[in-house]
Amino acid sequence: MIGIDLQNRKPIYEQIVECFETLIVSGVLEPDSQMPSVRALAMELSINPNTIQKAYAALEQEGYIYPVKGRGNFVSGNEGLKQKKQDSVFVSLRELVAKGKELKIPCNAFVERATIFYQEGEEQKV
Amino acid sequence: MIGIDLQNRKPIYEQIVECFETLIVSGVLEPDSQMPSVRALAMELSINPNTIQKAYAALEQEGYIYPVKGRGNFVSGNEGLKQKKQDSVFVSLRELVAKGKELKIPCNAFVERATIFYQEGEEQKV
DNA sequence: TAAGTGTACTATGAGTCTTAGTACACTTAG
DNA sequence: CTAAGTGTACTAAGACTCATAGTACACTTA
Repeated sequence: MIGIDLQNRKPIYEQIVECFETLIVSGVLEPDSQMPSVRALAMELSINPNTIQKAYAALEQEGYIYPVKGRGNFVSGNEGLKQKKQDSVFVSLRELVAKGKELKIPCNAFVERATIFYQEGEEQKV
Repeated sequence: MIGIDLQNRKPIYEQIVECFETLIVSGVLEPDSQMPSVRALAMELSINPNTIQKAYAALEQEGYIYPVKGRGNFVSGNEGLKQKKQDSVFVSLRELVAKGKELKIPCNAFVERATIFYQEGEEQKV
């Protein structure tokens, strides 16, 4: 369920955070369902428990999960987080469009590509 | 002409590289025009000459500039670089669209936002 | 000749990421 | 109650990157 890329420049703990953020916001992980334990996930991913702990601490700080002492971490149900996460995508889109504009990429090229990319994954279902 | 953000997580030398890449590919810096000297640019940006040198080495390695011993670095005219740089924008767009799709952002939301963002800078001209 | 240019090299400090190991309080199943 | 599993906190160390500092040398040009 969780995949990390050791080649990626992004720190491992950050990859884990973003991965869970998406899983939670998209509804794959339901509210109040239990997160993998720190030690178990560390074993599964073959990384240090401290790295998982760092990721979970960040997720808790941002409101994605909540801890229960002695029992574990659980998914927090918060509809506002979805909007927040979606907004961050649009912020990235704004920067990307500005960059493309500097490179003289025409507006319709963005529209066309975005549409194509969006439909890409669905062809495999056929 | 060159602005760097010390708060940014991206290394300074990398910011400089990307900045010049855009300036060169977009034609603001014309082929065979002289780049700022390593020492002069370091003074202007209040950073270490070694950092500029690192950026210039990367730009040379990627074919954006060429050095002339004792004279300086000059902009390299290469039309292929523009395509390469534009392609990198589309690669980023693909990743962003995939991320948005996971977050249940509808396809037309991307199209609408992209169009709006593209036109944003132009209103100031009125 | 002197000033300006690129280039190369070593050294160092700061910061981040990750791992390693330990410890303690809590909850739950037995 | 006990043992296992849970989160959490802490220190320590190694590896790596980034940026700075300082020096040196060959080249070109006014």
